[in-house]
Amino acid sequence: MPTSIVLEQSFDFLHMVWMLPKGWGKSHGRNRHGQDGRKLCPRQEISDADAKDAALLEGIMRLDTLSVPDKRRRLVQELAPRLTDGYLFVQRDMLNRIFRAALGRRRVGRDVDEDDRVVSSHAQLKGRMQNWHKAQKTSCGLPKRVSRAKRLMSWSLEHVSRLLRSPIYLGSSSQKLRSRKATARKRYIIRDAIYWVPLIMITMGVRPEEILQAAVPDVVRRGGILCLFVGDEEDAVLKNEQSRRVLPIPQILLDLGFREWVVAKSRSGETWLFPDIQPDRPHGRRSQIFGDRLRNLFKTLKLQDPREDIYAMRRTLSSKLMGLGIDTGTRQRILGHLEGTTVDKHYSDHGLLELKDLLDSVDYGIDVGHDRGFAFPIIVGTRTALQAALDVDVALSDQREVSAVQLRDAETDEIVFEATISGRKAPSTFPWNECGALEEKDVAARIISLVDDILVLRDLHLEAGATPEDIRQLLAHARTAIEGLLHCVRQIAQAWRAHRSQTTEIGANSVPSLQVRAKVSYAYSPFAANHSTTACAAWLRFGPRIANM
DNA sequence: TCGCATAAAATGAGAATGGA
DNA sequence: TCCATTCTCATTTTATGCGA
Repeated sequence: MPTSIVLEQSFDFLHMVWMLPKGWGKSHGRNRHGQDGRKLCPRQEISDADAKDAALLEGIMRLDTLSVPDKRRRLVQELAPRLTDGYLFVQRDMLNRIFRAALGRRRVGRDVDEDDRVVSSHAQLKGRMQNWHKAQKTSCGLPKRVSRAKRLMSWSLEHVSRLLRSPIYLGSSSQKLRSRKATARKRYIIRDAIYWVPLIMITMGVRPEEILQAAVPDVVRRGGILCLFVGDEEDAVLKNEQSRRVLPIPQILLDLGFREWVVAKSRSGETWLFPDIQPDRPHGRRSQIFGDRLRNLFKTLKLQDPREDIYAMRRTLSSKLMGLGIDTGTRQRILGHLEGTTVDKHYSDHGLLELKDLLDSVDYGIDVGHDRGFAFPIIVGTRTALQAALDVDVALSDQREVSAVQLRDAETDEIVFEATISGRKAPSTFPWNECGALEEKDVAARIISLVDDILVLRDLHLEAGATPEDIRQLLAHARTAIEGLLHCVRQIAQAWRAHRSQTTEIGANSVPSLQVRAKVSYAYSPFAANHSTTACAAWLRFGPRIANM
C-alpha cells in the first residue's frame, strides 16, 4: 500500500527530529534584529553529535575501573542532550497540520484509520518511540542517547536558604551589580522587585506576573489585616476590586518592613509597586523581563538549578503547607485561592485572618534584625530547618509489589542504597541490573539505619555546639522520618495498585523534616521509566494527603 | 485521544553599563 | 581601558491545559 510508505517516511522524519541535539535550533544566531546568523544543516548537526557521542561511549566503556552506575552517570552528564519526547509530539502535531493543509481533512484527521495515516497518531508514535528507546541502549543497558527533561519541583529549603543568604538580601557591594558580595565599607540592600518578588512568591505562592503588575493602591488594610489585591488581567489597576482576589500579607513580610516600604512608595507618588519592571514590548508581559533578570542574577550567584527554577519557588509554599499537616480540603482551598482558581474569590475578614495564620505557620527560618546602616529591618540570617532530600526509585513487579529500591542523595545524585527484594521478579535493565538481592526485612532495616545516618549527619553539620541531648533529640526526630519513609514506600505500591497512570503526591503525616522524592517504574515496561513526569512518576512529599488521585 | 493553545524556561547575541 | 556583569530581545524548547 503506497500510503504505508508515506507513514514510514513520516516516522523516519520524526526519528530524525528526535535525534536532533537539544540546542541545534538555538545556535543559528538569528535572534536579534537584522542578524544574518548562520545556516545549520540538521543532518550535519545530528551526525556531529552522533560521532561525538559514539567516541564518548567508546571511551567510557573502555574504563574497566568504573562501575556500571558510574559509567551511566558520566554518560547522562556528558552525552549531547537531544530533544525531549514531549517536544517530539509537538513536532508531530505541526507536521500533522502541514499535511492537513496540503491534503485536506479527509486524508489527515483524527478519524483516519491507523493504516491509512500519513502522519502517525499519538498512540502510534508512542509505540514506535518505545522501539527507538530500546535501540538507543547498549547491550548492558547503558544509554546511547539522552535528553534533559525538565522535572518540575519545589525549591528545597537549602535552596531557599542559599537564596536568602545571597547578596540580594545580605547586601551587595554595588547598587547595580547585585551579585557582588558586600564589603565592610560598602553594603547596599536594594528593595525592588528582585528583593521582594522571590520573598512574596515563597510566602504567598502567587505567580510573578500577578505580583509584578500590582499597583501601590492594591495594598490595603482590611479588618486590621494588610492585604494585597491581585488580578491576572492587564490594566489590573482599572479593574474593580470585586473581580480580584485578596490575599493577606504574611507576617514575615511585615516584619521586613513591607508596609512601611509601601507607605513610602505611596508618599512619593508612585503608581506601581515595582516600576523597574515594565512590560516587554512583544507580549506586554512583565514576567519575561523579570524572569530574564532574575535568571541572569541567579546564574552569576550560582543559584540556578535545572530542577528548581524560578517558577518552582511558588510550589515551595504548597509543599510546605502539605508538610504542616493541613488537611486536603483546606489546603486545596488555600492553594486554589492563592492561585485564583476557586469560585469563592472572597474571604471574609475572619477568613483572611485564618489564611494569614496559615501562611504564617510556614517557617522558612528567616531571622529579621536591624543594622545601623539601614533604616529598615533586614534579614540577618537563616535558621534552616534542615531538610534532607532523597530521591527514591521503586520498581514494581507485575504483581505490583515492590521488587527493588534505590535511594539517591538528591543533591549529589550519589546512590546511597540499592537492593532488589529476593524472591520477586525485579527488572534486569538499568539501573536495577547491578543491585544485590536482600530479604524484604533487611531492606527495611538498612533503609532505616541509612536515613538515620543521613539526617543525623546533616544535622551534625549545622550544629556546632550540639549537646548529647541534642543528638538524642535528633535521633528521635530521625526515627519519625524513617517511619514516614517506610510508610511512603508502602503507599507508593498501594497508590500504584489503585491508580497506575496518574501523578501522585503521597505523604505521611507530621514529618516535616525529610523530603522524599520518588519515582516508580514498572519492571515490565522499560519505556515507561523514561516518562518520569507523566505516565509513571510519583513525587512523594510528606504530608497528609494523596493528591490528584 | 487528539489538536490546538499558552506559559514560561532556555539559549545566544549584542549593546550598555559598572568597577577596578 | 579592560573585563565582567547586566539588560534586552528574538527565537526555540519544554511542559501542560482545555475542549471536542
